[in-house]
Amino acid sequence: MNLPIYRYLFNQLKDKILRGELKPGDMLQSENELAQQYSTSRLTVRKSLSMLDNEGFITSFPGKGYYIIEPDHSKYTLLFNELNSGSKNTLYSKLLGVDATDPDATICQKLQISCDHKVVVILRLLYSNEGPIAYDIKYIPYDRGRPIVEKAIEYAALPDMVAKKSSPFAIKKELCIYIEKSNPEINKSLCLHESEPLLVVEQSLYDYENKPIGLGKTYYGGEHGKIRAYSNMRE
Amino acid sequence: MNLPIYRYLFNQLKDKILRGELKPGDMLQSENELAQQYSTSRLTVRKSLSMLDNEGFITSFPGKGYYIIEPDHSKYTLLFNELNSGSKNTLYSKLLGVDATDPDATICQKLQISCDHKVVVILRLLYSNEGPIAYDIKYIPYDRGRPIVEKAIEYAALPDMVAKKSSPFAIKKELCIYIEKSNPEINKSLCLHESEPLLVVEQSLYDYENKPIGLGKTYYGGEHGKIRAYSNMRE
DNA sequence: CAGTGGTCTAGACCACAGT
DNA sequence: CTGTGGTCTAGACCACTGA
Repeated sequence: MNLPIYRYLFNQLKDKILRGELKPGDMLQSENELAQQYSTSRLTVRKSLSMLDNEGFITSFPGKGYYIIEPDHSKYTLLFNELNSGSKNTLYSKLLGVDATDPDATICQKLQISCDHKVVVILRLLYSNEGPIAYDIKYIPYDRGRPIVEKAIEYAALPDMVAKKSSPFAIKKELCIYIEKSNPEINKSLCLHESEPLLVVEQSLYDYENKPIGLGKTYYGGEHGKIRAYSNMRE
Repeated sequence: MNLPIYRYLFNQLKDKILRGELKPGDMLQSENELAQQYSTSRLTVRKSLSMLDNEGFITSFPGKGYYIIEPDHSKYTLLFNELNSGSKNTLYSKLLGVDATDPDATICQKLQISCDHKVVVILRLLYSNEGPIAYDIKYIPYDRGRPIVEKAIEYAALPDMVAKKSSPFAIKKELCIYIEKSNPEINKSLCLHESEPLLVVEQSLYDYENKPIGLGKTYYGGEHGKIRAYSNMRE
């Protein structure tokens, strides 16, 4: 075993928590006790404990000690990329059109711009080998001097389109998932009956000052609209 | 300022990354350089860098150095709790019924049990001051000796119903969000037209051995079915 | 008061990259 | 070879909690 001591201690404690030997609310041994028990230094023990802290198992209170946390069961991780839907099938993207247009009121409001501000609209159809999967619309405020039509717009996800200025880390993102009851034009593009409801994933991007810099809507029809999320403290 | 050194250095570096002064792929100064530059010890510098690592800004390679990461724009955090939908309104829960029944084939498959295995079914209606919001069904395999009908089943979320054995940390959770085209019985409960499509959030729970221990379906109608997720590296 | 966690120092040895 | 990050020790002082 070349397992470092801090790693070993971390595993030991995590195991006790996952097996239920240590329950939410319980207090751990003190740093000094653990250091003695595992014949190591206090700093090594602290490393293990800080890892457990980072992974959401414990908290510490100065002067008191370390305590097992009550886990938050409402938190999930959601992976979304309009061009890479769940990876069940390779997705292809077909550019239907790019336009600089006057946006309607809804879009203006969501992008927090006035109605005479031009907006670049990008329409794409996403499909797999078996046929169309989704219909995708992007709205990006048009700013003079900042060319929007980047290289390979056909194959870029929204964050990569707008993350040019400043840092790609500074972007704030939001998703909203909801139903839109049939949209004749989109349903036709997706080869669906007109009455078919669509699952919409609406993606909003904000820059460092919380100014909207992009809005994307991806419409999934039929059996393709399955959004998945997961949560697992064991890995 | 009582800001600890490691905190100060962390802020400095994070700022440089968020402002775009340090871009993905760039290499940071070495630990020793930073320690000299900020007149501190190598360990203090390491603390700052490990925090940046934990938050997904940098990685390190032994013998090489620290590098700014290419951020993953597909990762979101989704908060879901059937009893606490977005917190726009206080939710109330009304128990419609609890039954131990023979499950149908779909449920058997999802719970990985044989069709003669009894399943506890819990039906609830979730509503706000303004009316019904969602229809909620839980399926929990019935095991002799493990009483399912816990205290306050009316007001418990699925993870809290099944997280009795072992540890609440050991549970693995999955969500699947999709459309179900009208379900007359449910639509009636929610005071909707029969043709109205429903947004379904299906929650699957697994125990330590990845055995299914609970299945929940929450049906949202009309404007209530808006699932939100977010991602923000700035906080 | 003694014990706890929070911060920090000044060393040490190792495996690893690149020259 | 030198410099890098990875691990670890043996101290230190502080602010905090509870008896």
